[in-house]
Amino acid sequence: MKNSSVVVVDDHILLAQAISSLVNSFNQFSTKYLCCNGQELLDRIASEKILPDIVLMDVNMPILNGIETTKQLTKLYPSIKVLALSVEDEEETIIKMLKAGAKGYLLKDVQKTILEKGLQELMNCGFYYTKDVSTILMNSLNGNPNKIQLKDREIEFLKFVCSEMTYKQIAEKMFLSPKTIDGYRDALFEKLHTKNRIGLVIYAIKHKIVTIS
Amino acid sequence: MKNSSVVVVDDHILLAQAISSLVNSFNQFSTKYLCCNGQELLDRIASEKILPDIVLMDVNMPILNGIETTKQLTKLYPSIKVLALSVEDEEETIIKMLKAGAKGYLLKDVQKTILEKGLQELMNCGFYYTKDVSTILMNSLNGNPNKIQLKDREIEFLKFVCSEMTYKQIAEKMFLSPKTIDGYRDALFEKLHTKNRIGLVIYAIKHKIVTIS
DNA sequence: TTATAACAGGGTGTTTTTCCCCTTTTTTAA
DNA sequence: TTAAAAAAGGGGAAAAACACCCTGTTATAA
Repeated sequence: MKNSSVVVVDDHILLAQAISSLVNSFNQFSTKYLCCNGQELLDRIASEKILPDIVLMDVNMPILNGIETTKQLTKLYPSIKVLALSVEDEEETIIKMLKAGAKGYLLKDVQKTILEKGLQELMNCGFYYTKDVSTILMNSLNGNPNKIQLKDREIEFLKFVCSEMTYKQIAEKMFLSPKTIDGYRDALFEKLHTKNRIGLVIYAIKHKIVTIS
Repeated sequence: MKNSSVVVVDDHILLAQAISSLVNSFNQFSTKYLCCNGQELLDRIASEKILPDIVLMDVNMPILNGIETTKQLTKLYPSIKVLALSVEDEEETIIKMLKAGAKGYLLKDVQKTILEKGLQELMNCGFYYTKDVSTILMNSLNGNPNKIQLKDREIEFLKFVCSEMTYKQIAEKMFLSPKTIDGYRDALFEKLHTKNRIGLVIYAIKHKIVTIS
């Protein structure tokens, strides 16, 4: 039985080491090395001659997050199988991650046997989805077929909305008339089913369009 | 050399198992069992006859969080040494945790050797603080001696501020005149160095007075 | 080529928020 | 017990936010 190599990427070193220890306890797998963020991973992979079989990737990371990293990684090295590992169970994040090329998505509150199974399936079938994640994806497909789609300019506007600027100041920043800003706001009120700025702020934070602190 | 027993408490099972695996790899320590939240820990400890030496406690947990759990645990079983383990580096959280009776506070982005050292020191000296955490505590003592202190009623108000209610509606909910609400708001504007409702919302979220999603 | 959708902006009026200065009542501490 | 704070409330005005309805330009896709 051959040993498959795993690379763990997580900004919290202790967790990366802990997960690595767990992976090493599975007899088919062993950790090659650890990385603290996406950039470090890309650099490291570029400098090594032998590619790992699997990358166990955290989603929320500074510098270069899991989604961006996965996008670049799967484009450059399609043979590497990325298994996302996150505490986030929001469908949007999961979808983004899978779209980026991840071959599976594991929530951090599964049993270690699931992780082992996931790694094995990844080597055998090339992908692995838990029932959990599949359910979330199903709900997202059936539940809300007309998903809210924000335009680039609206997202940019939404970021300013979450600051202490008045709409007039936002208009200046965006090189638009205050009246146009009025329009953006009203359009978002409708799309996001709210009726005041607070609602926009809450939405933006909930959907990670802006990040607090 | 005797073996010290450790209990790991973390709502993310996989992480609990991973950390447990790490702890077991240290030759002086071994994991007794794992718990998914504070309540489970208290129940389990009450039902077992032999107490663990150390509890490795996550801070953010559902059902019963690390702070509350530690409070109860140290009151009931002063001999158990609690080592907090968290991603949060906010001084307020750290202080709360130490006040609750934790004997140490480790950030999840330390090296595993630090965890091992922490566990050892905990057994030898009864406490362990990293330079990291000490620095944060020092800064909090020197840096801001006049810490912002919100009153209960202000906190209650702040929660409503983070909703889509108008101040008039908030006044009704709080059984106060809109004019009094005016006063609450203005007081907070001064305390929190802001000049509009958005600023209050941002503050409330940043300081976990309200939780989004 | 012609809808039609996205984008930018205007007018007008109402409501809400913000600001400042003031009074009364209740609590707290010296 | 008395002075001082804190809590509750008020008036009025200016600024900001919200609502509704409307006019042009670009694209661009049927």
